[in-house]
Amino acid sequence: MVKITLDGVLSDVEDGIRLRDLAPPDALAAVVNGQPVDLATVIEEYADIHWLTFADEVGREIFWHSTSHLLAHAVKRLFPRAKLGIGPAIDDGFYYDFDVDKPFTDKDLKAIEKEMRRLASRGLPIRRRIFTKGKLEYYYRFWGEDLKLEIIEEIEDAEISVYEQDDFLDVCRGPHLDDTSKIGSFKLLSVAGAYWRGDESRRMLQRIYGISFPTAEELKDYLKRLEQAKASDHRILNRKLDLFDTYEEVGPGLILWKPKGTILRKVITDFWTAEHLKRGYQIVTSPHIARAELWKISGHYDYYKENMYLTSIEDKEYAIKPMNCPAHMMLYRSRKHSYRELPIRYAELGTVYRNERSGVVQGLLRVRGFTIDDAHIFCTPEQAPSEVADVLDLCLFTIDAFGYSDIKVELSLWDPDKGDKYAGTPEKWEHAQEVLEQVLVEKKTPYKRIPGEAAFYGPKIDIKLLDALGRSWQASTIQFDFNLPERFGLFYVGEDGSEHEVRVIHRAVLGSLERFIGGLIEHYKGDFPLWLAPYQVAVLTVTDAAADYGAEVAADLIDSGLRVVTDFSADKIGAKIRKHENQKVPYMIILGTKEAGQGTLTLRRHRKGDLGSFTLAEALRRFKQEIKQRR
RNA sequence: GCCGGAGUAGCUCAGUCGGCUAGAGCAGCUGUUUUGUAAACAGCAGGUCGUGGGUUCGAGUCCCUCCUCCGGCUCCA
Repeated sequence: MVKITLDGVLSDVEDGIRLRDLAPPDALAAVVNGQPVDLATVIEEYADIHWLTFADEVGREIFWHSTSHLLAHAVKRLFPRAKLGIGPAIDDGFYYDFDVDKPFTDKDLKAIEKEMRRLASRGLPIRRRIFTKGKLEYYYRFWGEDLKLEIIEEIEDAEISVYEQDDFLDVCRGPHLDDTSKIGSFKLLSVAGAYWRGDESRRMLQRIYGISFPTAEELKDYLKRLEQAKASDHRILNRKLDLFDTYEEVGPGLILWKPKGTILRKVITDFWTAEHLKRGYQIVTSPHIARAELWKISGHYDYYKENMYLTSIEDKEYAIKPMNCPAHMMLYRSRKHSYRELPIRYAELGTVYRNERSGVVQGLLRVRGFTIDDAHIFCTPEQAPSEVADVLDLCLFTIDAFGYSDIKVELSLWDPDKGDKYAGTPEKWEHAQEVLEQVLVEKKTPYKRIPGEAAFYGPKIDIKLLDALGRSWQASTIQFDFNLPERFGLFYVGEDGSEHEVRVIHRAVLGSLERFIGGLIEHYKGDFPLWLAPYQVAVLTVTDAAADYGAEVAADLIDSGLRVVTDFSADKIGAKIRKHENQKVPYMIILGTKEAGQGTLTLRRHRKGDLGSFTLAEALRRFKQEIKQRR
């Protein structure tokens, strides 16, 4: 007999029993003494067992990984000459990379899916086996699987586990499902080129992406969610909202903001400016181009030249600015500073241009010209903790104002083993990292430490927003910069009368305004809260007889600071309502002869419908209240 | 930059195997209608089929070049 703990309950089982014999029907695999294992595992000694189902992250990963093997199995049957790359589970499903002569077509995907279905329905047992490295090398060499050979060359162990189902075999750590029939429902979603090992200099493989679930219903739900996500794409919503546009003649990644988009930008930047002034920032403005010399001082000319647009003026080389930092450094350097003046906080909504590679530009999220809400804080090392705390506070306040309730915080640290790759002394790094981490702890902000992720110039905190559909968006960043003060020679005169290097904290709250607005459109699905909506109120008349009254009401609303659009056209009221519902205007004011006679107005809320009769004062009170609440 | 897919009216789309003058809905314009909470009616106008080249008696349709967009890879000092 062997003792086990099953879901916390201690009991005895027979020797040699397999997990499978104890497992409930929905168990995909198990965690035994902390290790995920197959259900075929034999219990030989004390085992603390927890079942893994599709509800567990690890369980899903195993499920998807097994589906990727099923995919590879099917591909090998239909395309015997295809060579196998890697096939992991990812956040949302799985992929498998293949080296094939001809890229897969949609028809191929259909055929592969059909073959997968056939293999799954056969209920093939999935078996773990141990091969010696030599035997596995021989096997893969025989089949010409050079990518697999490359992978196993890198495995140190003498014995390697493989998983086998029918005539298909794949080197794999596991664990896996024990039977292909458990893979209830799946779909191959797309095929794309992918470099072998993500290395551009190596051959391009064909990557097939897919998703799978235990039941057909779950798959259907997932596909429905995908559809919904597609419908909330900012590029699709923009067709109705009419905020921005791009033109082939203007160039890729260059956004033209239309009137309504420009209002939205202004609302956001007005909010931003007011908040920064309140918090002791000084707003500055820097030119769009600058001599190459400036970028040589900052180092961008050496490190970042490929992404910079260069031009020449009167035989002098100039660059269109890809960053705002150097200009702020120049402003600080323009005269000597006393410790008494610090901290100095320069903030700018600076538009920068970066030559992003042609294949990556996308909507508002990846563009070549964008405005960043940059600021640089110049302070003493002693002031750094409270400055970082204030910045974090500003970020969290702003994120909340824009309706995001979920965030993900990452703390990127250096890799002390690669000391020479970094600017700044180890003392500066240690101090800065401690400051950042201490602030996160004090503010009780959950965060993830990522050693080795810091840029060469300093450690940082990144804040990512999770939107209504659970997708994450890079927004705020708080970074120390040890490089620029050194390169520009930035000092302050201390209490002791001597010069000390100033500390620079570089931070952005919204990040790229373009990307932020793209995210905001998707987060709100185009239904902006009243304070953000480009047009807040539409004044609609039922008949021409109400036009004069409508003009009066509209003028009063505009006087009260509201953003108003009017429609006094000859359309029927239903058509006008439909038009403005489609444009997602938060409020409509409907005016007919009745309202004109009584001096009242009828309110309608977007998506809610008729709210009844109000006086202008009542309506204004309601608007003001809602704007104040920013909801 | 690389792999794959796509580009027909302002927008959404149809256009068969290469064969009559390239169609529809919405939007626009004109007229009629004066209307009460998600689409009044009629008429008109709108296209070098992304660009340039090629094949062909004949190209929106087939081939090549370039441009742009979409999905990925990669990049994000």
